[in-house]
Amino acid sequence: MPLMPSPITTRYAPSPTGRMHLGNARTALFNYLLAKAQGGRFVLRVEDTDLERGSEAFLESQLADLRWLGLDWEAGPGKEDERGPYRQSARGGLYEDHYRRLVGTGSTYPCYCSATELEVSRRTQLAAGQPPRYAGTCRELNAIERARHEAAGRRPTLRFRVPPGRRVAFDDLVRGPQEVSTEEIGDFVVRRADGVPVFFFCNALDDALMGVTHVLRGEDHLTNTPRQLLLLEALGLAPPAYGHLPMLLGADGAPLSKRRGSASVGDLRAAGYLPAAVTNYLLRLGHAGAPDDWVDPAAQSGAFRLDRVGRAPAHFDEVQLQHWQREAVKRLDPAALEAWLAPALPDSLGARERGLLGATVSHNVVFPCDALPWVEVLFGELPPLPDDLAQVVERAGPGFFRAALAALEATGPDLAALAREVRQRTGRKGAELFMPLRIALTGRGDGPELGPLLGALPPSTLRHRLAVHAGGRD
RNA sequence: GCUCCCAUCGUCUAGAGGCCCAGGACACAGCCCUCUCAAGGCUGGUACGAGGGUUCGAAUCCCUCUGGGAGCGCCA
Repeated sequence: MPLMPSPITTRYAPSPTGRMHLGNARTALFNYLLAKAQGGRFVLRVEDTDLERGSEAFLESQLADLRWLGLDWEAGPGKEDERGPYRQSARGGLYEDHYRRLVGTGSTYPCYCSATELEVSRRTQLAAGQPPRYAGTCRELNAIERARHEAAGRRPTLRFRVPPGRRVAFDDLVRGPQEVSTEEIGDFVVRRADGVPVFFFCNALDDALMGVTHVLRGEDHLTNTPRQLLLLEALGLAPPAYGHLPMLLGADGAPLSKRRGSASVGDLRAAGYLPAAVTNYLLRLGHAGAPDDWVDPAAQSGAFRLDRVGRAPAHFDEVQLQHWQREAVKRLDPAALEAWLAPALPDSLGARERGLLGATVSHNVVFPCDALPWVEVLFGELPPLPDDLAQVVERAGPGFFRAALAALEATGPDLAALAREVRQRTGRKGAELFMPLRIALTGRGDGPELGPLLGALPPSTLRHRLAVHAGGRD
């Protein structure tokens, strides 16, 4: 009998210190898909211990981005369960308990070095060609020395005592076996002097406490991993499996930063990109498991293959994103299309008009604002024709438009019937027949198919626009 | 500075020694289809960063270089 696959738990752990950019979004997506692919859970944990830099507004915007992308969490903010709370700012008691355990096992020691002292030490090491690591000044302080520092009013940080002469090994989910010597790791701070826990500590501890089994995160965390493994080991907790995703670079090859507007999820949304377009694009950035064609969001977890995640950094390419955007727009149903278009349309536009507009331009727009010119074409006034188009109309001549008017009376706004009728009356066909009609009716030489346009234009407008060119002699 | 990671068309990538004078997708160009644009179909150009090895044979293995990235924080 096959074993029941053990349900996995993945997480995304945003820090509300800025807006979500595409790199974050991909990390969230991959974690989400990994969980879904195996019938597991995806949880969200807010890493908001850094009170100074974080803000509630950033948190809200990130949660909104996640929901917009369709990455809903089984547990997290707004969905608390027995593993919570899911905001680190509410987990102080848990952290205190575990600090006590660390102190109790002698895994840590108070460090009284000041920021300036540490900075000087770092510079000295750098100048000597050494990697800057904590020198161990406070590692073996005795009670008297500690008391002296305390008496001087120094508040200590808590440092983790990295065991010397060991190798820390782990199997990276995307990079394979990794191994480092503890000699390469300096004793690191686990609690700041003001009592605030640091990232290494809460991040690793919370993953263990929340039952997270798999963590996909940016490659920038790769060298953190041995520290976190050591920490969890000292705490007697089982670590998750870690996988490190290559970084996402901008088109210029520089890392994506929060200052790059184009890389922010919120900006993409504001520009009119659809979430399914973004996830289809992201699904292929540094991941070769997806097929070449569109993958519906519901099917994306099935297309995600952990063993097809690459190790080389990938570049953000807006042209490629736009390709998926076109694919996404094509697949919008009428109601979704209308909702998507709405923000770009004038408030005065009625519900009926919005429906007609959507049905007409759906294959000709990439962003909602692309529909705006067609509002005027369909329901407004036409500007004077540019010369080249005016010539086409003139060549057709007033007689053509008189025939078209008559045909319209006879057939109504049905393109096939109308075209047949006009052909009979004028002998014209093909572009000779359709282009003058298109230009007279829309004022442009390009655009959606004529059939839907005929149906969308009010009958009085149809007659009027043909009549404008029907005067005069042939 | 030190440590680690990465390296195939412009971009995303396939490729785990002969199946590759390198395949696909996007973009680009041309043609077809067509009332236009788009879509669709077909065709085309463009890549193994450089240099050394190993091998009968290397995009694939090894070394050096170059280029890029990450880490070395009382940031996350």
